[in-house]
Amino acid sequence: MTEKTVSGAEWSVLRIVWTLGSCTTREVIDTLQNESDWKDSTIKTLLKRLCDKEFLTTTKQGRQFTYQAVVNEQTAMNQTAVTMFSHFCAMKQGQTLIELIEQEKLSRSDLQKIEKLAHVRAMTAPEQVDCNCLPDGTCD
Amino acid sequence: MTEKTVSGAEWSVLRIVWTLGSCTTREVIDTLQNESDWKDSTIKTLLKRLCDKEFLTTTKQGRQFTYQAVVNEQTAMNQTAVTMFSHFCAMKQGQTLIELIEQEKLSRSDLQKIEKLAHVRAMTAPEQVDCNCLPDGTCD
DNA sequence: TAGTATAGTTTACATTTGTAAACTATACAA
DNA sequence: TTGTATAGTTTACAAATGTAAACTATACTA
Repeated sequence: MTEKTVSGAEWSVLRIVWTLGSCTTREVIDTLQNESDWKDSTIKTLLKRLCDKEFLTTTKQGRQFTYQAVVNEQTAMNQTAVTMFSHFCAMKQGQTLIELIEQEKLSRSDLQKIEKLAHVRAMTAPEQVDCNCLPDGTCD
Repeated sequence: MTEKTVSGAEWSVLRIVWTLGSCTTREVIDTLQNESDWKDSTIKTLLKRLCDKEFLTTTKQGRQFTYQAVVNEQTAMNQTAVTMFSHFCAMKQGQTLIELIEQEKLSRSDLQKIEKLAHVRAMTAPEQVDCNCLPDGTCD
């Protein structure tokens, strides 16, 4: 039951499928070649691997495939992000979030949600979060 | 000038070095074996690779190495996070941040900083952020 | 119907990563 | 001085990843 992961190149392909919705190999290739110089074969390989890993399913019409994403894009993004954070020192995660909020382009409504959420969570938040980098102890 | 990357296993080793500060191979091995079942050789290999990639430098005393991290932990975390976000649909990044703020254990003071920052940024934020998944267009 | 342009499949191959055994050199103990 | 426990180096090897050529099957054209 090894958790399948999406590689970097595969992620690019998935984004196209998520965005186009149900689409053919040809559509994926044409769209991707607009922003990369991957050969047709390369993209076909990536699509195949995503099917093998069950991130995509297909429907056939004649000899052609139509792909559908199995996972929802937002869900995949969130999971990827949470997983990445799980490899970070707990004590320093807040600062990384701050950096992201500073760096990323965000809509007013998302920022307002964030503001509200942070406000609410702050009311029951611990004074500090300990470093979990060592079995025992604290860093810094 | 290919950007060197830190693999998952290497990240675990780096965390130890960041936390212990200047430390010997033996200290890294003992610490890591407390939480994993990697063999000595495995850890030595990872340390070597991190030196090759110049994420660590060494000082020698006698035949022994002492390692120092070249990059700052917080900086590395932030960069990793920003890079990851750059592979995400711009329109949906806000929601991922919200998810992280919901999921992660955060200190009151970090949450307060986030609240304040979001408030300030909201004042000049765009009404919406467009999807950048396709060369041209919008998803959803 | 024969030919050709495609869609999909197979094979390929270098690099990175996870994982570690085997080997070499040396500091220190007896 | 010699042996032994370690520190470090070399070699190994499978799986994952990036990248793609070569091949096969088939739908449609002429």
